[in-house]
Formats: sequence, C-alpha cells, structure tokens
Amino acid sequence: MTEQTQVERPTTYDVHAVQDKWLKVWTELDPFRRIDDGSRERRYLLDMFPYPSGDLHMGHAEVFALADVIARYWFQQGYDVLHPVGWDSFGLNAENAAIKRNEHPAEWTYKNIEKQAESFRRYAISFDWSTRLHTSDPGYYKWTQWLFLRLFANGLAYRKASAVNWCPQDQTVLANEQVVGGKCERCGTEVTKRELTQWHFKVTDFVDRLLDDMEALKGNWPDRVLTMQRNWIGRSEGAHVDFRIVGVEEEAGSRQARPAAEDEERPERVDATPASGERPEKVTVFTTRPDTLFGATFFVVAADAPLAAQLCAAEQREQFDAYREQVARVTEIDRLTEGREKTGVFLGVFTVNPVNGERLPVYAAEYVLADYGTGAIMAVPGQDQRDWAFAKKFDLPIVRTVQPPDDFDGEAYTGEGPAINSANDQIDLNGMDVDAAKSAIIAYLEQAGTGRGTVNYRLRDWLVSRQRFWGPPIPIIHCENCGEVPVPEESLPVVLPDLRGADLQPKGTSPLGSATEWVNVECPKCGGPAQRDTDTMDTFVDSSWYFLRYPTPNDDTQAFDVEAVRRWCPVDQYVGGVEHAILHLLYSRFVTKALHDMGYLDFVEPFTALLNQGEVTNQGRGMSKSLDNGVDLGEQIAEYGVDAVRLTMVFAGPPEDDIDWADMSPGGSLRFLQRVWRLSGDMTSEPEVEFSGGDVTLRKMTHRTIAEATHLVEAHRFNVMIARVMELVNAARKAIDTGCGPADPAVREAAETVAIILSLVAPYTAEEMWERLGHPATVAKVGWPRTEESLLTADEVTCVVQVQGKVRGKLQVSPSISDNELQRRALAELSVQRAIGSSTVRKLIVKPPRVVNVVLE
RNA sequence: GCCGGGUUGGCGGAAUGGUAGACGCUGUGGCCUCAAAAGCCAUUGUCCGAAAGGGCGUGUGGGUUCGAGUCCCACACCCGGCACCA
Repeated sequence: MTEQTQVERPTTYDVHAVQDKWLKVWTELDPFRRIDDGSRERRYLLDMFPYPSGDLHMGHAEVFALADVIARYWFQQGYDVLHPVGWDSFGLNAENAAIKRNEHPAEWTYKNIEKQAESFRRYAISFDWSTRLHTSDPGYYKWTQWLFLRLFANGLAYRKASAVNWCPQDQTVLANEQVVGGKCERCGTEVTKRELTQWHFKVTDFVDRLLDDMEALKGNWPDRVLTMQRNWIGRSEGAHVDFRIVGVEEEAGSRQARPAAEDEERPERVDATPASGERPEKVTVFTTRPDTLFGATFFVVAADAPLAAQLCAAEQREQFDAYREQVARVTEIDRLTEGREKTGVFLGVFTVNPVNGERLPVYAAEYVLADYGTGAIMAVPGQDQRDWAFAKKFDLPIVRTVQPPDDFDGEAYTGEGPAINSANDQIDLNGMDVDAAKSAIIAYLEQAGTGRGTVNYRLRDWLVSRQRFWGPPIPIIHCENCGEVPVPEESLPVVLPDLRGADLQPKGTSPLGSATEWVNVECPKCGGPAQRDTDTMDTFVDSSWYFLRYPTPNDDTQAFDVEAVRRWCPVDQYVGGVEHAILHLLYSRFVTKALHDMGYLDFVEPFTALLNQGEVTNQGRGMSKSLDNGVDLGEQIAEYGVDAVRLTMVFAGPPEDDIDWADMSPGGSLRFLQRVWRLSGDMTSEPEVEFSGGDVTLRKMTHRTIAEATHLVEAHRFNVMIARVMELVNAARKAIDTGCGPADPAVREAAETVAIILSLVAPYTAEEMWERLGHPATVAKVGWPRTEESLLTADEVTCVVQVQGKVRGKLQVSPSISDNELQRRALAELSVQRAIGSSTVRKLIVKPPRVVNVVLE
C-alpha cells in the first residue's frame, strides 16, 4: 500500500493484509489439533469429505463455513474436538481427465488435492491437519480391501449373475442407488441393462435394522433424509401366495418335457432357476392385497425374469422369444413412462387360484418387474389399475372384490370398502373391510399351506464391482481349482498396476485386465495358476468407513484402532449435502452395522446427528458451466475477503435452506465487518479493566446476547445468532458515540464479546479485533464468554395493552409488577380509554408483565 | 398416487399462543465533499389522512381462544423423495 492511499483511507480495514498476517500465525500455532488425553470431553465433527475435482467452489464454501461454526463453538466451549480433513480421491473424474491428458489419474488427483488444501487453509476451516487422508493412497485402500475381505469372510460379499445397470458412457455397471430416473447419476446417460456376474454387498441382510434404527435418528437427522431412506428401503406388508401350474389341456403335475434346445440358448440363466427341463411345481407371488385374491383373473410374470422362460410352453416359445427381445431393447427411460401401453404375450400355461380353483392364463409382460417381489403377480384388474389396463387390452375378465362407493366412476377401485364376491365353502370375506379381509385370508392361506403373511422390500444388495481403473482393486483371486480365493491379509494392499492415458480407455471390461503380469498370479491356496479379479470397487466403498479411519489415520497395522474409535465415535455431528441421502449415508449405516456384528464397533449408527446444508444457486438455478451462471469462490474472496464470504453464507438464512447468491450481499457483510473492526479500535480503557463498573444497560445487552447466542448456535440457528451480534455492535457503537463513551468498561466488554462470538464465523476479523483489544492470539480458543445471572434480568419490560385484541397502548413496567397495579396502569392509559370509549368493559385479561387485554360488551 | 417439507414486505429472512416484519439487503431523502467513493443520520408492508390517528395485512376457507403467522379441520399452490414396486 502506498503512502498516498494510506492518507486517503486512514481507517480502512484491509482484509487481505489481515488474512495474510493471521494465516501465518495460525499455521504456526496449529490450534485445532485433537488432544485425546482424556482431560476433556471429546466431540467429533465431520464434514462430508470433498472430491478433488478442481478447486473449492461456492458449495464447499457454504458447507464448510456452516460446519466450522459448530466446530469452533465446541473449541470455545473447551471440548477436545476431532475435526478431520481428507479427500475422497478415487473416482471417474480423475480417470477421464487422465485419458484426456494421457497421464496417470494420480497426477490430476493429487494436484487438485494440494490446491484444495491450500484453499481450505486460507478459508480458515478449523481442521486438525494431522488427520489428513486420501482414499486413493495405498495406505488407505489397503484397508478398504481389508473391509471387503471381512465382509467376504462373513458372507456379506458375494458374486452373482443378474441383469445389472450399465452406463454406456462410463462403460461400467452402477448400483441401483446410482441410477436416478433411469439415468447415470454421474454423467446423465440413459442406463441400460446387462447380464453380468458382479460382486455385491449383502445390504438386504440388514434391511430391518436399517429401518428400525432410524427411530433413534429422528430429531437429529433431517426428516427428508429419513423419508428418502424409508422410501428407498420400500417396506411393504403383504403375503406370498402359491399357485399351482397347469398346461393348456391338462391338470397340474403332468408336465411336458421341454425341448433341450431352449436351454442351450440361455446357458447364463441356469444359475438362478431350477435345473433345466424341470418345471416348478408352484409359482409364488407377492401381493399387498391378499384380500383381493378371489378377484385374480390372470397371472403375469416379468418378461425378463428367468421364470418366464421356464414357464413358457413349447408352442408359445417363438412368440415369447420375440417379445423378450423386444422388451430388452426398451430403455429404462421409456419403460418408466407413465401411461405406457401394456404389452405382453401368453405363455401357454395356467396357474390355479388356490381359493377358488379358477384357471388363470399366464402372461409375460414388461410391466411386471423381475427384481421386485418374486417377479410374478396375480392380476386383479378390478382392484389394480395396471391390471385393469392389461385386462382391457387382452380382453380378460374383470371381477370386483371390493365394493366401490356409489359415486365411483373410475376403472380399477383401489380404495376402502366391503369385500364382495369373495367366498368359498371354507372362508367368507364378504362384508369385511380391507384390513379385516387381509387378516382373514392370510390366516386361511397359512392354515391351508398355500400362502403366508410376509414383508417385501424394494432395497437390493449393493453392487460394488466397477469396470474402471481408479479405485481399489477387489482383493480376490480366481483359481480354477479353488474358486474365489481371498488375497491373504498380509499381501494387502493389492496395488493398482501402473496404467495411464490410453490404457485406461473404457472398453466395457476393466482396464486392469490388460495388465497381464499383474493379473496372472499364483493361487494363494493351491499355488496353481490363477487370475486376480480385474474389477475395482465403487468409490462409495471408500467413503463408507472413512470416519473410522480419522482417529488413527496413519496406523499401518490396522484399518482403525478399536479403542480410539470407541473414544471418538460415533460422529457427534455430520454435515453435508442431501445428495448422499440414500447413497453414502445408507452404505455407511450398513458398514457400521456389519462391523458392529463382527465385534469391532460398540455402536450401530455412524452419525448421531446430521445437518444438510442447502444448495448455493445463482439466479434461482444451480451453478453450471452450461448455464454460464457460475460464481467463482476465488473471485468472491478476492473481492470481499474470506470472512465476508463466510459471514454471507452463514447469515443468509437457516442452514438447510438454499442460498441464491444473486440475492446475497457479501458487500453488506464486509461493511459490517469493517464496522466491527473500527469498534475494536475505539476503546480507551485498558485490557485489564474490570467490567463490573461499566454501564449497566450495555452490560445487560452484552450478557443477554451471550445467553441467546449460546442457545442459537446449539439450535443451529446461526443466522439469528449473527443478527443478535449485529444488534450488540449497533448498541456498542451508539454507546461510544452518544452514550457512556469509549472509556466505559462496558464498551470493552461488548467488543470482546463480539470478537469471541464472531470468531466462529469471521475468524480473521475476530483475531484482528482481539489483537487491537490488547490480547494475544488466538481468540479461537479463549473460551466461550460466561453470563452473569444478575445481568440477565431486565429492569423494565414492555407490556402491551390491547382492547378487543388490538394493540392500543404500551407500558414500561417492572417484570415483577402485580396484577392489580398492571390493571390500574393499563386502564389509566389515555389511548386505552379512548379505545374503550363509551363501551362497557366485560372482562379483563391481565397477564403480567407481558399483556393486558380489555374485552368489551 | 404415496411419503416428507414448505407458502410472512421490493429481496434474504425474524417472531416460548401475547407489539408481525427483528437483523440485513435494496430504495428514498439528507449530512460530509469542489465532485465522487467510503462513512454517517433519517426513512422504507399497504391503504385513508396535512397531521394526530385509523383501516387492512403472514397462500385460501372454516374452527378453537380474551388473543392465532404460531394450535385444529378442509383446500390450493410450491419444493424434495419414491413410483407400472403388485
């Protein structure tokens, strides 16, 4: 800064100089390291760790600013805080960048990590930098592989063939959770199906606990996340009902053998179905409406389910094959289109309705899903709209089993009502309401052995194989003699081979397969020739356990230290975006439960409390390159400084609400910080002065602000907390200029209070203030201010006097004023007298010291 | 369709059943200045009124209450999730 500008702007707060100055000091002080010596109560605050694509952006600026308020508040409260930092550094972006630049994905990855690390330091997040980890380090993914092997050893990781989601763009399979609206969550390409043998984690083993344990999260997790998980798990109560199978002209049991040729055409299907040539004796369906069983008039199996091929009669084979091919060509997107016309083909067989012996023609159709329930349904067109549409198209009979109301003019009736047409010589549901009829029919089916009450889930097992390079190799060796052989723990990590650039070009199978030397190994069991599994794991596996690694991030003898994890975990407060509601959060919950059952953890939920910040948008839309409405964090910081950006994020509104940057005023934030900074230079009292002799009115305001700020931070109502601090700043300003003056100790007390509270949000300004107030660094750990009880009670409060519920006057009264005194003073008010006029007072509501209401005749 | 959340000035948002609009942004007027920027002061829901003062106001319609943005019932709209899920 030149002499000239010094003269022109003598009292201007130079944010960038202040930033540079304190960043150096803090780096040396390193004030936010966990102590972990048992001297203080421990708290674990976790931000969802960033993915290193480019530099930090506005979204990061929001979430880390919000979480940092909590972390810094905990530091001020004297807790031993674990606030770790790390990077979710495996993943497709790095790989695609590497192909484009003809280099190794690690180059792009670690360069970006360094960039983000530097930005984090400047952004002054209170991280414990000694925790730093990267999931792409062999020292980390060694233990991701260990986790895989533990799951494998406990029967929770297995390989199966199925029709899986395939992204043609990324050339890899995807988990169900990564398919959003039929499109790849990452690149937006329409997902297709492929028949592949892939590794899965058995999430479904935990389905009831994933659901039930959410009870304990209620109130501490956002409702919408719990709802999303509940929806995703998709629990529905109903029944399994067994149907016998009969041919066109024959009774059950006497089946024709099918031509052998059929099975040769579909060798990949044998694993999921009974041995070829055999016919199932019965087919089971899942239904949530067993009460409508008497109304079943036909039967549908998913066209792409093995069951359909198995049931199909020889004479219908040709038609069925044609239909199945047609269905396979339909993309997920088209299939999901609402009101899509029903298609299907008769399979040449019938099932027998167990309650009335009716023969139901069996169809294959695409509207029945292969991977939900049993892949087969009993069709009740009278009570199900989809079945109705199919029945109309194929001219099938429709029977109502629930009486619709008289004014019902729809097609299928899905509402409540008394059962009709639902009786045989052993059971009579007629007249029962839906719930009663369900119970009755289930009891009947169970007793008859043709069905049972059951619960069905939408949740599928987690598909973890990926045909891409930049992830942890699956630590399995395939041996012709021994099958799937786990890599011995002492041989971990299975380090990625050195591939780069064009080697990584996606081609539908894993790039690892081309690293011949890497692939071909000895079987650890028999020593014979064997091959490594060439797939890598989904990056969500890396992040499903990282919170366990942070207490001991550099331990090369174990994934995590059981004792350290016992001390720090579960995470007390997790902060991150709602986009992970059913991906990362569900997987982490699963892994936690699995590790708990293996005896490693003494808790079953990883994250005690969860805060979802909103999204930062610009002009009402998410920032994106294609919309060209991106706001650059670096530019914002260059213009307004770190503190003003942080303050704007935190003051914008409730943390969970979206922030439209176009509606925000970082300039206003900066002005406030300048006012605050100026305030700290206006004291004329000494740093050691006793506050007790200070101006009582201002002192009361200061202490009320402390009390409120405490409560507001804990309730995560940071925007209101800042409003209270602003009020205190305004009051202190007024006190200096036109009140008790700059020498009064109360003014110093107010300024110091502002500095400490503001250290949660605007650390640079707070530190600079603290120094100007005559104190050594760092304000971040001086301790949360204490309130004095005697200063929290007001001398006077405003009492509102209403007439007929309308405010007609205000009184300044003592908080301890009596009923009689308050009533007397209220009625003596001129404005109140005028409002009453000539009317008669019927009733007086007197609630000292807040309100008096005069009720007239 | 099912589940969850919401609807308050020009804008972001405040309000244990008791002063609706705190705090801030924007706008307007003024001070300072040769001028501008910065800063400071006043004002800023709406209608009537010169003013004093008064009427109306928290998506809509009912209800409970001395008193409702807040509680209850019904509805509309918006956002998010799930969805040919049987």
